[in-house]
Amino acid sequence: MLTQSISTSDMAGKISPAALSAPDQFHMVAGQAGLVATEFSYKKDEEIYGEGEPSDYVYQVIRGSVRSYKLLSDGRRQIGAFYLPGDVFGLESGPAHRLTAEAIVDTTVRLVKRRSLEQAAGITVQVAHSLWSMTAGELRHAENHMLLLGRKNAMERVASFLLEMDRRLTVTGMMALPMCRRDIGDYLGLTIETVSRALSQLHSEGVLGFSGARQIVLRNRQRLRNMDA
Amino acid sequence: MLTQSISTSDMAGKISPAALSAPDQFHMVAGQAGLVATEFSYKKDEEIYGEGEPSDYVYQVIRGSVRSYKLLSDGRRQIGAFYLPGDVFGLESGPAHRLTAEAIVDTTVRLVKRRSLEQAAGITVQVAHSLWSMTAGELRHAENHMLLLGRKNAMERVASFLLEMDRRLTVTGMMALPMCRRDIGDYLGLTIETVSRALSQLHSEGVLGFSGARQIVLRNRQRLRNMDA
DNA sequence: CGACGGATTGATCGTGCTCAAATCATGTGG
DNA sequence: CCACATGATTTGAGCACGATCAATCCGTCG
Repeated sequence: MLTQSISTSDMAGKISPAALSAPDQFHMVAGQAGLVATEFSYKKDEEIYGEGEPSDYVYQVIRGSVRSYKLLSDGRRQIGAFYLPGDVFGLESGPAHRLTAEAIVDTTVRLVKRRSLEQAAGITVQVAHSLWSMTAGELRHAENHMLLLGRKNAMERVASFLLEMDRRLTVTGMMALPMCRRDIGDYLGLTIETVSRALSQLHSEGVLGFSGARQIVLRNRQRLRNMDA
Repeated sequence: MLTQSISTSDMAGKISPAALSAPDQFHMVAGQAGLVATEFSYKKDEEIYGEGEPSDYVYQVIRGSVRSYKLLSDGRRQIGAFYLPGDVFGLESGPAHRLTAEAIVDTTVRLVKRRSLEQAAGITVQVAHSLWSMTAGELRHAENHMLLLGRKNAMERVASFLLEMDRRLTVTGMMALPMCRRDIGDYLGLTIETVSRALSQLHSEGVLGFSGARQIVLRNRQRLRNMDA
């Protein structure tokens, strides 16, 4: 891995529009500390890092999307999070990654050495607090997702998913999902068939519209919120 | 709340045996910074803090046990974690608690003001790193639990639970569970009946022994590990 | 000893999974 | 531009696992 196109840029380099909408945590930590970031690109389905591998880098999605997951020995997969443009991922407090990360589509990331971030954290209080905040943000997401996986039914899970993606990636009133039905199922603890049936039902009820399986327009967000328990 | 017996002690005070077995994170952060800790006691089922309330304190279990959970509007509950003697809980990076915490049995905790910890973090790098590590530890647990909730079947979940509790609270070869079947079910995303049936089956297979419903001896840990996918 | 809440066990039900087939979308080469 | 191939998605039919509803049993504490 890490064999694709390589370019180096400082943190003054432009970032994608989507990244600007969220608080730019990467700039906050790396830019502030005057660190140099490198860009890498990964092909669709390429592994960025594997579970158990040393966590030497911290990443930010520039273009594309990333899935982060754990596997059981027989291949059952649980996706813990999707990372979209602007999102930071791969930040660990310990020495190794605890999930595997893969590009969902052709993806470009910015990355900095983790050690240099921690070094900066030893100097600047704000950087230390940023590292903590980012991990706390992931924990918050995981806590909400445990509630979804443990206690919501199929339709509630799909409604939650649609609202989450709507919030994170709707631009022109349209949601362009980067991930396939299997990824959605493995994120929601469902099968692809159950995800598909739920989406079909929402379509037939007029709650959403399709332009191809992965281009979705939400036509009734309030209905979805009501469905989301 | 916070109306029970109150006593003040500095961090040199003795801590419970169970706390000593784990790295004593509370001492690491608070003791190091020379902070004063207070003790409080809660009765069985009493709330320690509620979801959404200001996160002004950080807690450590001294005696007893705590459950931390989220609710859906119709009352469905997902327990995110159990905290046992020695465990730290209630640490937030943001201003509010994101889950509710309740005493499972009569419980005594040690607590320090969160602000004083953050103040210490601004002075000592090690304290800042400890706060981050503790949050990262909770995230690790949540990631493993998402895999359990999303992809494991009932028997695998119960086997995972027993191994976790065995690791965390078996002392004399015996596990004294503080929580009822409903708590276990709400932790594992199952009903009490399903939990009970799984335990009964393990009992009939000789994998475990009972001395009352909550006193369990594991007789074949390897079998449990094999069942845990 | 009695009462109560907690736990177990049984019977039936239903949601979501599995297996299977059809349809659709996307990309490739002629 | 069209025909085709391929993978992704949808739809259908039947099934199984865990939920639900109900009754009994048990342990604990007055």
